[in-house]
Amino acid sequence: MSPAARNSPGLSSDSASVQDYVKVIYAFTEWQDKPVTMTALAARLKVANSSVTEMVRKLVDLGLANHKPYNPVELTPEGLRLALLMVRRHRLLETYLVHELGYGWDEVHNEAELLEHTVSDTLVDRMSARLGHPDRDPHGDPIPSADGTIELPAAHVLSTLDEGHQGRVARISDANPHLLRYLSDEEIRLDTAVTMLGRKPFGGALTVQVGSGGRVRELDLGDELAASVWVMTEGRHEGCTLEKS
Amino acid sequence: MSPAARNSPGLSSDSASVQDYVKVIYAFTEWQDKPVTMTALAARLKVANSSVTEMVRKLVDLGLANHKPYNPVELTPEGLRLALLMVRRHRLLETYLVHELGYGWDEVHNEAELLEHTVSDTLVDRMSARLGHPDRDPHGDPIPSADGTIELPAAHVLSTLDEGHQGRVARISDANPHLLRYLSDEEIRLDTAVTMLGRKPFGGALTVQVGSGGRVRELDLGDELAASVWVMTEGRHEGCTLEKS
DNA sequence: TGCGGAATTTCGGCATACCTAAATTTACAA
DNA sequence: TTGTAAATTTAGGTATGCCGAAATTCCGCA
Ligand SMILES: [Mn+2]
Ligand SMILES: [Mn+2]
Ligand SMILES: [Mn+2]
Ligand SMILES: [Mn+2]
Repeated sequence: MSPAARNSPGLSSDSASVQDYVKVIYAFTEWQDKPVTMTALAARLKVANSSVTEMVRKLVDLGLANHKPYNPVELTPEGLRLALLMVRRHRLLETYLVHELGYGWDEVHNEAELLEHTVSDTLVDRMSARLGHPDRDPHGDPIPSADGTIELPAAHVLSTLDEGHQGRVARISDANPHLLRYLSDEEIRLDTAVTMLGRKPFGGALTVQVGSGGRVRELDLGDELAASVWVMTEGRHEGCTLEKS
Repeated sequence: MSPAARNSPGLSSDSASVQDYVKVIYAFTEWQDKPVTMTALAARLKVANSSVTEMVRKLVDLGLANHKPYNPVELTPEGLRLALLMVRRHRLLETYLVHELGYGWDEVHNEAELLEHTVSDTLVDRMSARLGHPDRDPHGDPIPSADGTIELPAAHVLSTLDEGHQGRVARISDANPHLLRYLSDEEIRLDTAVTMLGRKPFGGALTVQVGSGGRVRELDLGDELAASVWVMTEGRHEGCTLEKS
């Protein structure tokens, strides 16, 4: 079966590869703001640098990206629109698998990575409806709405939390399943309260207090862990809204 | 993401095309027993004859099919195993979409045709469990078990039903969505009782009585329709079992 | 100011899965 | 038996996406 015109314009017409490239380019700047280099894309996509060069040229031809030779890549409004649609699919799929089919939050990423290219808009919408139109996925990543709007929570990396201050877990990078499993085991999940106690001397681990009410624990966090967890401090709720095109 | 080894041996290693060819070869002989010709495959797959020749050679190389030049194709036990796994995926997906996500039985085929190549064994098994391990899909087609066993109901094409005899709808070909929608509108679905009244003279339409208890109707069926509906006469329940390898 | 290493692009190739047009083989009918 | 039309295969090509190796470009530092 050929990818027919059963979806949003400029969605089913794009190959799975194009979809993944665009999505990765977007994801690169969702929580940071560094320039997106060819090498970085190659590493993330597990592909040779030369392959990225070629595909980026294609993205430019398709009007999805802007690129001047030897410079970083940027999405066009058109590319951003496609990226947000793909991100929506990916995150809704993850959420659906966790809430409706009993997956663990460390098990859903690969499944969603493939399914996102195959599900129809109809299916995505039905899953969203079934879930009550959730606004974040199991890892706390915001789910773009069907019209291509996304609202980023005003969360910060845990390691930047000031000593003595408290926050709630708002997001956890889903890059490392082992890390996710560890956090589950430690009963740290979205919205878990965390208080920064301080850093052990000489570049040591961060120490945090986990939980708020009854059972409170202290926990040392390694560097990767501290860099993978985002927290939201109470009160603040601004966030920032990205619109399509 | 490359098709990794997250599935049954010899499943994720096969391309979507290989999976579709094998599945179509199987489907061809599920309800009939004619030799599977190149031309028939080409027509069903909407592909040039020469493409089929090439791909069949590949299937032979992969040990999935037997083929002597200018002769019909047959699946090897290995090929049958793969085909039944694909059929299981396809039919469970259709069933899931209908029962859990509100799809109509005329809307699920294309969606399943794509998803079947992308879902993991784990996902299929969870869907099956969620559905209570159903043994037939929305069109009455039997769902192979996870170990590759399928039980074909002893159904016959409606047009072969003897005059005056009654049966229940056991299967409807899902080839034509319009036909499925028409049957829904006429409130004919699986297990609906049907009694053969006879054929209008001079090659005319079949006339059947639909329903059994209270509201009974007469209905004329065109040729395509009569050939697309299978019925099971009461009492008989033998069926036949196909095993893997 | 120019050098050298890193990043990027270019080049030639490979695998998959298609296609059209041109053989080739087969089967059946005269 | 032989011709011929249909079915099938072969040959030559295209489009995607990927690769490694070889150029090229860039940038910071001596
Ligand atoms: Mn993907
Ligand atoms: Mn996620
Ligand atoms: Mn398919
Ligand atoms: Mn079906």
